[in-house]
Amino acid sequence: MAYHHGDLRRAIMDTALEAVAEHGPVALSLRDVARRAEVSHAAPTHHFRDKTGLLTAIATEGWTLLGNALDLHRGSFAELGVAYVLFATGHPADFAVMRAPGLVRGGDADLVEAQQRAGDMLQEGARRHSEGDPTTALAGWAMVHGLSTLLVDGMVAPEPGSDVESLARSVTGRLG
Amino acid sequence: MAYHHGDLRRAIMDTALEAVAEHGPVALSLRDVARRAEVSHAAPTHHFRDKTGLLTAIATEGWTLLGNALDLHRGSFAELGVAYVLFATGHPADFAVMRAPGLVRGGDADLVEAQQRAGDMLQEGARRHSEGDPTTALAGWAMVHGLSTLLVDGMVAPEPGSDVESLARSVTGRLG
DNA sequence: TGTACATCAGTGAACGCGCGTTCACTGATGTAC
DNA sequence: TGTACATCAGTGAACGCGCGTTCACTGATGTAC
Repeated sequence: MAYHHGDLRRAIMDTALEAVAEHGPVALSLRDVARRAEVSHAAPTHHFRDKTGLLTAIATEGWTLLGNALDLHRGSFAELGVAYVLFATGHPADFAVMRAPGLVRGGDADLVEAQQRAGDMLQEGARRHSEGDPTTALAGWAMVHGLSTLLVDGMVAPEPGSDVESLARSVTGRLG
Repeated sequence: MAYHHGDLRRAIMDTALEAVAEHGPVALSLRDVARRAEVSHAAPTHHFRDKTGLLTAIATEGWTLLGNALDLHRGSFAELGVAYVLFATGHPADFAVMRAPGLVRGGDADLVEAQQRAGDMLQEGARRHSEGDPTTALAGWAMVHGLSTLLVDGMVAPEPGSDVESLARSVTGRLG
């Protein structure tokens, strides 16, 4: 085993995401991640300090990616909703860690900033769409969030021959 | 400690639900449940065989309760949705176990039956509301499910002075 | 009413395991001169 | 170009812990006669 891996930090985050996709964030084990990355079990500590540090880094990256995705679709709330659903289904493990309360260093500055950026975009889009009616905005958020979790949890799947994007588009089209 | 507890089975399920409410179903520990119930750590085995057995029993009870709640509101889809949201927020730990895949004896006959009953009611209500349009039915389900998870995860809360029921009612009213 | 006995419900010690974290270490790399 | 040295990145042994499960056991209950 080489002493200098190249980009172990990246490799550990990627294998952690694989593990999360399989067993969920609560069951994540540092030693398992190290095994998957083919590295000694103490190596991750060097990059993330501890388990919470690893999960915090993943959550921060997830919110940043979501922010980036939303940023490309600020024009219409329907498109914002589609982007939300596509992010969740495209990054189910990130999505799971982002929603895992208590596993993450809540006060972490980078995490808070990334969360805020994505949250602001969502709120702004919802407000513009609903012309200030908070119920309509909440209904829209609930719908895209609900569709995301149903898809991620495997309780709903697109028809064969169709895909997540067009499913999301037709569902958000059903909004008042 | 009395050798005959009275209704230890019930007590263990209740304390397990408390533990799930605090730390989620994946982190549930049999020994912790026994400690909370003030009983030796081997006692739960006697009633549930093993950890999976306990979670399966909880999930089965959850689906049964949801089925009962939906049964009272078969008339309108809006009311069905409200009942769904009220069940989720009223029984957040059950709701979490019911959505926890892999922690439960999937093939368990009682569990499958309870799931099917609740699922059929939901589908029937959605179909009647949407007059056969599957997209509208999915949009409705996604909305009530999404609102439920947002409330349960604490990402949304009713305005002070309002409550979950009227929030759910106004959101479901926003459906095409 | 009394007693023997089967069954039920819970105890507590023991097992082996995987975990997170700490620690002294060692090999690889890059920089100063 | 060569060499000394600081720093970086990963190793592997060790720790103490909580876990799920098993086991022989014991006390409580209910039933047959």
